[in-house]
Amino acid sequence: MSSTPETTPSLDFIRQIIVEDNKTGKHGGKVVTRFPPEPNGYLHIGHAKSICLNFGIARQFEGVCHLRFDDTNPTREDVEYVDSIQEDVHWLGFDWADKKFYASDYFEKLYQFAVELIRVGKAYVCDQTADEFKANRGTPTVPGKDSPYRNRSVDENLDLFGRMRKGEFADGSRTLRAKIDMASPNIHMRDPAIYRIRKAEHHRTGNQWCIYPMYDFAHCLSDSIEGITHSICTLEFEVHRPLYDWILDALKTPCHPQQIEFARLNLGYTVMSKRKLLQMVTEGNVSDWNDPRMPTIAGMRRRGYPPEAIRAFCEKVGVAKRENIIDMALLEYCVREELNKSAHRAMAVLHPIKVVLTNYPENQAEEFDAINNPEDPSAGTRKIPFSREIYIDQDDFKEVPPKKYFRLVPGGEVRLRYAYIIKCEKVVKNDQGEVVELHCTIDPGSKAGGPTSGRKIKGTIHWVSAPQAISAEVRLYDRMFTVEQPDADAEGRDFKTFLNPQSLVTLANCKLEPSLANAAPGTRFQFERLGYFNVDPVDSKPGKPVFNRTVTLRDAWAKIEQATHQS
RNA sequence: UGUCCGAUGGUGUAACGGUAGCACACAGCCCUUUGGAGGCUAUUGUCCUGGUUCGAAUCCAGGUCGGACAGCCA
Repeated sequence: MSSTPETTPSLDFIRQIIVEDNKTGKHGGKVVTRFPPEPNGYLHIGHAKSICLNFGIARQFEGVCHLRFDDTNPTREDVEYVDSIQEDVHWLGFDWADKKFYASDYFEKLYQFAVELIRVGKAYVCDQTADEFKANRGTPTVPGKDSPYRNRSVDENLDLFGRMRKGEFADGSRTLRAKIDMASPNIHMRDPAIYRIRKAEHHRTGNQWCIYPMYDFAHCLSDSIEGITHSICTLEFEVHRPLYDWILDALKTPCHPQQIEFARLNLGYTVMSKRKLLQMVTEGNVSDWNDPRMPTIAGMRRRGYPPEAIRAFCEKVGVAKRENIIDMALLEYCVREELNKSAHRAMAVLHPIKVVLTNYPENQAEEFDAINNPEDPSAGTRKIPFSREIYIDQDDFKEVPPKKYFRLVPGGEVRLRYAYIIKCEKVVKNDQGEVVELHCTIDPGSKAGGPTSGRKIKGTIHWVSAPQAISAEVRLYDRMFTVEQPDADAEGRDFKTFLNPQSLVTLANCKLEPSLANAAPGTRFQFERLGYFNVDPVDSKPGKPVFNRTVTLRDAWAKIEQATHQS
């Protein structure tokens, strides 16, 4: 097949490997990838990169991508996570068809592989305690010492391993170890444990097993069993690759997948470790895994990020082996770009101030046509009611305007979007001197099609008719988390994390145009000039929507920040 | 005095011995009864030192810096 250079984007290094493999027929021209999460937490934006990569490559090369739960540690895993992972992968727009697997499906096969490894003299049962194990492992610069149990006979190992399975030994009393080289410069090759005793209930196999395979043993063999061609994982597994290959070679498996590592995604000022995210949840810093401030897929979905935007983001960040910290602005750009195309516009007032149009008859009512989406004419129009009393945003009126302020000022004029030009005649204040109401007059001829509709007015603001307005709660979310640089604590490598105290501001009395009353949960809108919002799928009730600020419009940051901090 | 991996503007990513390009961010300008969208312009980069070559981001050597690895986690 020939491809035109103009339409062929440059391939990342993984795709280049696959193109090369296809050329040489290394895997028979097939491409089988897998996304292998451990079900011990919710998926986050970092996983999204892996998902887009693995499913994307499969799609691009007309292969398949498996979903495999790497559930080999029963003490940390839960069906809640199994369910959420599937939901999130689907929501992102990928499908594994009937290729859903569990490492736990292979427990019997893996056991037989382990027996085989013992038979060929490449594994042994070790009676060392965890502490002894550790003490004899050495360090990166000091070689380890052989276990005294290293040269047990095959028969004895077989017997002991069988009894491990039967549950005759206590947790931690023995392990099965691969017999490699305690002096290897690569610590993972120093007779790594491949089975441990863990008398714990597994979320799928129950109490059927009391020994569980370690990652290094289970992963390569699961890949091999499934006929994976390219086992794509993150950089920290690079030093595991010799072990991955050793196990498959030792067992002479017919399928030997190729492990390829890439740099995981890091977002600036964002915590991405499952451990810390779990901590956020359990300590109540956030409402749950799907809190809109969380960098989880579920959190972003609830916040209003479209799956298309996340996919575009993963595409844009690229794939390489270099450590990276992506600017959050790129993610937000991708969200805006998608939402600009797809989100309907709506009028909303977050900090309402009442405006009485003194020359507009009390009992008069009108409707104006508003465009739903200028990007998409097929989205049509809707009717917006208009009356003598309306709300505008406090921010759209300034008693003492800064320079270049084109919105409403005392004695000044401004256009109400889709409606009339109004003039501010009087400012009503309370005892504290706060502006509580404005009295304005309309130019009756200035509505669309009117004789003075063409008048040049600098500012145009949005508004909501007071009698028909619906009141709603609007939540403004700031950047999700902040991360401190590592301090010199005991570990020397941990991060201190904390929630930005400004990360959530709730505005309880926002006035929205009536069409929003029945907006379906999850629907995304652009509140003109204020940014993109979505109807919270969790807390919204019929006729009583709650909106989350998904992301602000690009130029609106400073303004919104200011407004947020004032309130 | 360990093994492995990496190093291109502020951020991320291309260029596979032949003009250092793209995107985001930033700055400025234009347009708009605002679609806070769009358009235009500009600044900023090959870790260092040598070598090979007509020519090096690319190949070689040595250094520097950064990351991963010492769970019976994945």
